[in-house]
Amino acid sequence: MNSKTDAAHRSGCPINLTVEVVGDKWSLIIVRDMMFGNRRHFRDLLTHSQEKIASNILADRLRRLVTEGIISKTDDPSHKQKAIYSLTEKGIELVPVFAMIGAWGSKWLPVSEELSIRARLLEEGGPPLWEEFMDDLRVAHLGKRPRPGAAGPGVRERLQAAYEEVLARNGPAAC
Amino acid sequence: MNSKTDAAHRSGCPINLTVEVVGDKWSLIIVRDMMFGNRRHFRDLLTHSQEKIASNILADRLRRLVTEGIISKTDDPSHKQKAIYSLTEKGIELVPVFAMIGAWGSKWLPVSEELSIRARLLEEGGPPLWEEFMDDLRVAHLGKRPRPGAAGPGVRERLQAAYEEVLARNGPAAC
DNA sequence: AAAAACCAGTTGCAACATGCCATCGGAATC
DNA sequence: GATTCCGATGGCATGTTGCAACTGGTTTTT
Repeated sequence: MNSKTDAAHRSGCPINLTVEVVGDKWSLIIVRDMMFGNRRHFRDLLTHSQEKIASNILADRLRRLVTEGIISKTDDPSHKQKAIYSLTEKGIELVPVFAMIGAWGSKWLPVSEELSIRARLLEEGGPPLWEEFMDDLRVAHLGKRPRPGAAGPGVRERLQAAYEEVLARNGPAAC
Repeated sequence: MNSKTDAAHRSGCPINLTVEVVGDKWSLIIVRDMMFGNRRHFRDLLTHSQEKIASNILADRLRRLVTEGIISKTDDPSHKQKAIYSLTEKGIELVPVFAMIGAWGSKWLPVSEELSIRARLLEEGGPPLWEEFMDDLRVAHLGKRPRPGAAGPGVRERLQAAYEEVLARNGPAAC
């Protein structure tokens, strides 16, 4: 029927389609940095990531993620050259996927303690914490107004604080 | 410190390590077919998949998944040439990841109804259903004995039945 | 005002991965 | 004894990734 759109896909299976969209070595890393690291600019993503992505790959993936509707790109009013990348609702709703991937990775792969603390907290917090985190992201990325009950540091800040605490405990040289 | 093992990894982040292991276009598809489609042999995986994987890629990915400890390979006693591939506990515990990926894909991507019914049921069932499914898989793949309370069709059979029901409703020609 | 640093990418090129098709030697089946 | 089935493997074209250098333009520093 809709052969024109279908032709691009191997199958209509949800797993397969998801893999087609984010099943490469970099897309999820970029979304992770935007989500948990609050990186919103090209340079931010390029230089402040643990994994040292190349600039052409980053440019290509950002373009693709925009095309897929997982992130959006707008001009930075304070700086004519800067572009701001934001998560869309579609991107924000990847939080539970990240939570599960992080939990599995922490359990089965040789993760470093500093970097797994976030995954552990996110797993322990469960769906309520994910919802709170997604609400925070909607405020930061979609311009939604904060929920009335929201006060104090957001989920991202709390995860970040926990990370830095582990770092400080294990010796400052680790960073 | 452990530079020899670290050298192979871009970082110790759980998300990154997971992406390094299953972040390609085929690995999760193969695990999905073993998990939800009960495919245990090379030919089974090669010919009965929607996505038409090439035999050399399948051979390569099976080898890698065995190396990663996500599946295991044993001889088929009934057929000297056949190999049986089984999920390990590490592989079985990807169920929640699949559930979340399936849920996200069903919500945001152009899935076909037949193929998304499984994802929907798995999402609606929540963690209790995932646990039941993982127990079924432990019986089928690890040789564990069934739980005392387990009777009737397993989770996979129920998902499969739901899939076939949708197929029958939408016209048999769809397959 | 000139120089330096910063911005989001782009280009060229080599290496690697993927995909398709044909084929293999051994084993089971007819 | 021929055919089919088995888990792969090899050749080859194409696509993707990774690195380093570079671009045109903007902002900051001197």
